[in-house]
Amino acid sequence: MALSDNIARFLEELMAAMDGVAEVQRQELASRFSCVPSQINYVLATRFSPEHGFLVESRRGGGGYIRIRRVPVDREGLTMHAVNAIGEAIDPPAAAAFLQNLTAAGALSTLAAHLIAAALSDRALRNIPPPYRDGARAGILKQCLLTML
Amino acid sequence: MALSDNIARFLEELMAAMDGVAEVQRQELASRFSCVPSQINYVLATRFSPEHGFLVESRRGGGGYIRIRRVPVDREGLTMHAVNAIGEAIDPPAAAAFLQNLTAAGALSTLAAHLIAAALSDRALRNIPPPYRDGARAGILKQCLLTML
DNA sequence: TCTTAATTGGTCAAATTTAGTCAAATTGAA
DNA sequence: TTCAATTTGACTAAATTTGACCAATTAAGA
Repeated sequence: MALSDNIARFLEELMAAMDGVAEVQRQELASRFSCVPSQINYVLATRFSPEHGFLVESRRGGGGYIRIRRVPVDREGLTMHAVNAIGEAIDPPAAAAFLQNLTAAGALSTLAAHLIAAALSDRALRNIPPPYRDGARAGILKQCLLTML
Repeated sequence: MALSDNIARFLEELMAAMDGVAEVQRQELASRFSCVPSQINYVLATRFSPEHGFLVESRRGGGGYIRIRRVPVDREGLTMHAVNAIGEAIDPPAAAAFLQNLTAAGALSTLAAHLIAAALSDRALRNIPPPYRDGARAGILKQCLLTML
């Protein structure tokens, strides 16, 4: 297991123990793991980014710190917002965009996204006349998203 | 017996001993068998492919690894059987039966089953004229099942 | 109050460590 | 002999680790 993984795990455990927020000093943490300080930044950038659902704040100077909090994702809000934004019909690229955005925001698992994408594909809808497909896509997409709540 | 066979056997034994998952480092394994690293990739490609019932994950960089998992049942066979049994159209009760059977057999997670059920519902397909719905259901169901492989 | 030193954290790019790909060369069985 | 499977190695890609240099904040003196 790589050093970065150990640091990440340490931070996650600290966060779990500290009720969702971990506060550390970069230098001290680097010392604990016998690495250069910038290693800490690397870990933060690759494993505690906003995409991963974390918020990082920091301060320099005496008494400086790095604070990491797990940001609760409002899956329900994001999903409802998406459902409302989908009209009565939607074309494949737009549908793909919705799925990607929700996935990136952590409101949808990649498995679910893939599955829904499959259900929306032209290949899946080949039995219905093309004029109806975008309408079908909208209905299926909304129903699937609502089901994930 | 060819080198590739020895490597494959080694990995299978490791997997058996390690409760279904073998984790190795490519370079180290290559050294152990005195071969070039890419030989390992060859073995993975020819004997541990998904078709053979294995799942391979890997990571590069410091602390990198190759992890091989034996995937449980032949989801593939069960799923293909189901896909072939679905005709050009399927009504809601029959679709539900397929999903339930596949789920019971362990070929489908309950999450996936729920999601697919949502995509097949009359509510999801409300934008399509009723005469086309059973056809759409068949197409969507097949495509979704194939995606899960 | 200013000025300067000390204390922290941030950035970025190079070096290092792994793994992946692909096609040429080799081998071995039909 | 011939063809498919195997073996190799050169080149590529990705993740991590390290270090030099930069920026912000606070602490201490003048």
